[in-house]
Amino acid sequence: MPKTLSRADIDDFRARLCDVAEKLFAAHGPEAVTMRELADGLHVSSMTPYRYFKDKDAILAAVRTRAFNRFAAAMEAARTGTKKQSGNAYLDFALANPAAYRLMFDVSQPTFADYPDLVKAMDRARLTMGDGLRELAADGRFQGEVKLAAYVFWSAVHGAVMLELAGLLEGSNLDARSIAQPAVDALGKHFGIS
Amino acid sequence: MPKTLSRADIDDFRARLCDVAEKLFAAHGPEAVTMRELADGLHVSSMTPYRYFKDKDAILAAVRTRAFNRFAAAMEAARTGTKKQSGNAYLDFALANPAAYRLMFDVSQPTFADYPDLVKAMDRARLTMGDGLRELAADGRFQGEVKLAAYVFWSAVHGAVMLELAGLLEGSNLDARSIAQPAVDALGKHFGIS
DNA sequence: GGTACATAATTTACGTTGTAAATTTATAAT
DNA sequence: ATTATAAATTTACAACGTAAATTATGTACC
Repeated sequence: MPKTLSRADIDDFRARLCDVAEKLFAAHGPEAVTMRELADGLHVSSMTPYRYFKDKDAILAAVRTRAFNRFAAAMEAARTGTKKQSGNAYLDFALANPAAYRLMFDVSQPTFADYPDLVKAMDRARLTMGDGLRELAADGRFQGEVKLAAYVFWSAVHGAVMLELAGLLEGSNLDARSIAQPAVDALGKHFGIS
Repeated sequence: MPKTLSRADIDDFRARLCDVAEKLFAAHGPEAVTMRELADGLHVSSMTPYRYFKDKDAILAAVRTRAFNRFAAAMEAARTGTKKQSGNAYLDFALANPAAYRLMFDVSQPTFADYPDLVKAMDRARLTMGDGLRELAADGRFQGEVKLAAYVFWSAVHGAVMLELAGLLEGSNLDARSIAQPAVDALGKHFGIS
């Protein structure tokens, strides 16, 4: 008897909400963005988003989930396409989407345990990051603990990106790429990658 | 004619306020801490802190400044004392004071330009970080661009710490130290440090 | 010592936030 | 057309940062 939202209606609204939320979060940071602003951006009243998401945190989690999935997809594409190294794809994505990277890796949201989709997206990205090394190991072009090496590469590149995003490279004439490059080179040599 | 706060009064109150602010910020994150809580912690009324700091942001800046200065002091002490490498002192401080590290390096406060003391403390820490390498260069035990190498080391260690603080190492059986160690080794070799 | 008065501290007040609760609107089945 | 109920809006509220108004406090002069 009543009007009922179809799954498509719900998914569509959620997607549109995430679109505007992501733009606003990227522009001003999630803390600075208001539920009322989000609602205005969709031309609905202030409380309507609450029918589609439990609260503001759930919206942030959804936006982060989408970012992780795009990130993972970009790295997967880079591996199946040309033989570009994972490190390059990682840096390319991070530097082309700094706001998304911030949303994904900012230290101040430890609540992701409450959001299984977010955990899945993170795991997908993490797995993808290791794939390049796993393939090298399978080809015999790398010996050693794949997992440790993967985390070492990750942390070196992540550190460079985070320094740049935090503005800590300003006035140094350096950027994330010029720092990550020698790090990746050195680590490649150290781990005996051929 | 009126009661007037001495410089010592002011400095003392500010220091006590920073003490309780740092504890609360560390425990729950700066966003979650209320001006009223800070005031309660000092047994003064809600508006009293405003006589000593412009606003909440200024309090956060002061707390971060103190953290940077403690961090720099720890690294300076490590260099003048035993011959412990800077990398170790850095990691030791970061892992012993994770909350302080978060406050210092969290990506979501780019406003530090408004706080000259904070900038000075950051520069002090940054300079200290390079000192080890500069000394090696002076002794002829390292050739190359000191600045670039210093940032590469920094970013490798920083990346490992940030991954751990963000909870991204959970379930990996790894921690920041076990990741930073091989990175620093590899970079030391790569840069020809003897 | 009492009085005046500038400063410090507190109290009050306001606009904004996230969101709970109450209310209104809209639509599908009868 | 009526009605049941999902969806949307409106209203309401507690908590926040902080501006403005108010009160308390301590020093310098008589």
